[in-house]
Amino acid sequence: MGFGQMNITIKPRKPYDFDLSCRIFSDGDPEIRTYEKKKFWQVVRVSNKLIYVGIESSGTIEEPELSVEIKSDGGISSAEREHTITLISTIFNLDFDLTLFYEGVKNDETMATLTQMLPGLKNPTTPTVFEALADSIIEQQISLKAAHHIERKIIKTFGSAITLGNQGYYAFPTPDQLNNAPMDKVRECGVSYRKAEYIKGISEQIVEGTLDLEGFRGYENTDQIIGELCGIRGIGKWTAELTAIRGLNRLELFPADDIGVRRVIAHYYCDDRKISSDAAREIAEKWGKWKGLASFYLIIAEMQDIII
DNA sequence: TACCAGGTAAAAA
DNA sequence: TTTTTACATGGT
Repeated sequence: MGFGQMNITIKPRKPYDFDLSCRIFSDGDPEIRTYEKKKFWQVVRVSNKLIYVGIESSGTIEEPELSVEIKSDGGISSAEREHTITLISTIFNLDFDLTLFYEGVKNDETMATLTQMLPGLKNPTTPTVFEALADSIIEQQISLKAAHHIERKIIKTFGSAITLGNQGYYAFPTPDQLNNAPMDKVRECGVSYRKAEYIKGISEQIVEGTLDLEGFRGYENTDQIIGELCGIRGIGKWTAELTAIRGLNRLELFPADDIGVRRVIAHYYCDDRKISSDAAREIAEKWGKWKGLASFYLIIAEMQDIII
């Protein structure tokens, strides 16, 4: 088996702006995930193999097309190629029909304006529910910058790497890798003892087969997912909601307890005056079943310094 | 230097 | 039952 490389074209559902949607990845670590010079790079795990993917737009918002380069240290089978395309579609939410969202929030003038200023913006999701859950636990309470620092250490300490051209690229650790990780090594990455217990406990349950996070994909009832997640030690309402939004694309959820979401709502709806969770919920009512995606639009709008 | 930052479980009252 | 506390790191 030699070095494998091939190029693929993917047609996302329109409208879609790949570069705008990558904005959220723009401060990444090149050894993990990066978006630089209009090209996105990340390792994906396909069965037990690591594949490094480079993606750039080769279309327009109304006729979106992605040019994908995939590389591996062995040959790449057609099944692996198809699996990679599926993962890319998941990560970038390529099949999602944004017009449903635009239609659903058109009665809110502020949100309608934002959707017109950010056409083609789609929210990303994690390739696995486990990754969304582990990240959300790490992000409890501390600042995002502090959390991202810790997440990078966890990935580089326990995740597998693929080596291409003298450079290593890391995949997010599997439940098995974190289950086997010594507690003191996890602690050295900067997570609290408590959080390390949560993450290792969840990893152990997945390895033993008593917890099936991927199985949540088949649940029609999102409240049931939240309920079951909250039954796990270390997962409260905030973590369950963030996990379901980021890992399962449950865009109707509204994380009103999230201080970042409250901040951006205050920015665009309340003249920057701090608001309570209940006040945030009241404003979010206008977004119908798209509260989570609307919140994402506010976050990106603020990152882009968009003023309404 | 404190204090806050995209919380949660466990202890104390 | 309700309130208080410990926890980890990075930025200001």
